[in-house]
Amino acid sequence: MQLLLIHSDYIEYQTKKQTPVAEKIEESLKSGRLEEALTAFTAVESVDELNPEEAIEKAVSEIEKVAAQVKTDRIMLYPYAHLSSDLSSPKVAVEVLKGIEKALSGKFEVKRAPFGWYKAFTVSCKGHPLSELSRSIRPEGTAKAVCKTVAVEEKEEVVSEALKAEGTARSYWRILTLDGELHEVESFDLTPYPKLQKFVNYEMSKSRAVERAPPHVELMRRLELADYEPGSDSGNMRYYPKGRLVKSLLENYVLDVATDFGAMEVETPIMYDMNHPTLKKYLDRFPARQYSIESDKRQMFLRFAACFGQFLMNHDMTISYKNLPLRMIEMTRYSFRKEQRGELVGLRRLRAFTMPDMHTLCEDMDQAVNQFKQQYDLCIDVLENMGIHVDDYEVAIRFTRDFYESNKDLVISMAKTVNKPVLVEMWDTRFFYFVLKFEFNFVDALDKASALSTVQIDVENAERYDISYASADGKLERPTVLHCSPSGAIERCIYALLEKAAMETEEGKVPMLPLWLSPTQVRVVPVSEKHLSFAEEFSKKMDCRVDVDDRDLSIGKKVREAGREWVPYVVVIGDKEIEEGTINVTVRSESEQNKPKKVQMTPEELNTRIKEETAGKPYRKLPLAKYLSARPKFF
RNA sequence: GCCGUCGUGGCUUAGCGGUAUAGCGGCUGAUUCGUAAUCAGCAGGUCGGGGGUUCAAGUCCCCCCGACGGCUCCA
Repeated sequence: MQLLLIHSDYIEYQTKKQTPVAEKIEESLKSGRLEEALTAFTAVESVDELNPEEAIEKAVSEIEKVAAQVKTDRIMLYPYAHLSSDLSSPKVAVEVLKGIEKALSGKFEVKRAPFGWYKAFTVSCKGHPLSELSRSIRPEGTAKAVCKTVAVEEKEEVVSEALKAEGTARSYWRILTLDGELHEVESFDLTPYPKLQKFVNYEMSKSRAVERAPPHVELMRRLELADYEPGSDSGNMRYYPKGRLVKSLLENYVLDVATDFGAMEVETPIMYDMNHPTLKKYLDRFPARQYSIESDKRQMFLRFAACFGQFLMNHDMTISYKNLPLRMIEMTRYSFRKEQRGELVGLRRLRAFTMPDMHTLCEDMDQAVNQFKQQYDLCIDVLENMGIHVDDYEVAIRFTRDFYESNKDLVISMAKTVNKPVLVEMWDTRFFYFVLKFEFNFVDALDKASALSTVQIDVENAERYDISYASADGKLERPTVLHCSPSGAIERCIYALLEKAAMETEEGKVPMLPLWLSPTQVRVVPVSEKHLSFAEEFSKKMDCRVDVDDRDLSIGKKVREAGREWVPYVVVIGDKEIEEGTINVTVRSESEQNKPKKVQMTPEELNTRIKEETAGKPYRKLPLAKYLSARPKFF
């Protein structure tokens, strides 16, 4: 059955002429009007004939749900054959319509327009998004009930077909355990895996009640990392020097890792022609909303990933099988997605974000699968080095049924690698461009989940972009393409680190960023002005981001503020240090709340310690004045 | 996009019909100090923007903007 539901100021109809299938009606029903009503345009279809009772029940339930949403208690049931090309017999249609009318009439004021008449009608639609909804109702069994919800947009918003298709994609959820078994989610005991449970709830039940703002929002401001920018569009943030530093370090780290992995860094435009034939098709296959802008007479869109630029580049390249697997990466600053307003929160979901986007061209599916495995391991490693451990996220693996049937071992090995059950989603048919993908989903302090790293096997775009390589026997072949974001969005990594720190604070731990990401690594606190020159001397020996708190404040206050800034090493310098030549270091990573851990060491020892802890990680200089007295406050 | 809550100096905030509180921060001065807030003084606000009601509006009403939460949606 097809339903088109219109929340209207009023609906009015007038019968004109009978068709051969017209039902016999009283004079009073030949016209009708209902104010403030939900009008349900209904087409009963041939599949409904199998089980009319069920069709009635489902339709009633859908109508009731929508009526509750738009808060109306009047319903106009309006037969509308043009909603379907596969109609039921008129007899069944009338039976179903009457059934719906009867079931609704207890709770609502219901009117039903007569079946089988040509009618003139006027409907005044309220125009809010929920005011125009369509529902497809399918009987259980033949094709599991899929209720399609497509808000009919009153404005010309660009919503890709893929985005719409997602509403109709039919999928099965399972838990995959280490023994390779797939379990029904409902009957699987998730209590030993609280985080997975939260993630599963988040994905499936969509119950996301939250009683407070996410803690990272306060932290990103207090640590002077990032802030909202009222002068821009929502979801476009400003980053203060410390935030820019942390982002640079993370970006450089991912680029370094990708380079070691064999990827070539490239840069591609941020805007593209919406009417470019290849891009246009791709837009319709990617579930995202775009910003569109005008340039001269051309309609452009802002990229939401680096796929476009890299694929267009690949298209023009001469590639031999000897060059495969061929990897390219771009740190997209920015990728733009015009997310809905209500979805934007702090650094978790943005409209402009930095995404490391790597693509790998592979000879065939075998090589792709092999690469996929390697990149899966790579992603785990990248997050681990950022301070996000396997315990901090849950794995989701999504694939088509066909792919799974022929690659069970791969999927099972992925669960084994992380040594815990994973959530699996399987599609009967391929709705998207990929046949396999995974994401690592970080579960935050409020039990919300968001995807970080992801890898996908793309079987569509080589063809679409006409990318080819010369095989050993000289023929042109289509590569299989992998999409990979080793860390996920950089801003989202910061969000995850801050949320993790907030959760640790709640557990009574002392929060901090990994040393290599800490803006200030060593803070020097001279006891009084006369120790300042020695503090300066000491700071010069430090081979890291060191600053000096030369403000005229008590020691207690300066130490407290260093703590509030999560400074990993705090060194107080006074007469004793000058005499003895050793320093007293407060080590944050070994401290407990209200119990600072203080260690006596030489400047050289501290230097060595920091070098070891940051080995292999990128380094950037302190982007702020060394003396705190010379530093502005950002808010 | 819809519904709800909120929006007072750089930050946090009191006031909820009679032209505005306090703390932090800033500035000035004193203090030269040993690990979670040294003392004193000064400056800084047409209470998110616009419109309306009233003799009188942060305070009541309407519209807009922004943030947060829910719905919806999603890497």
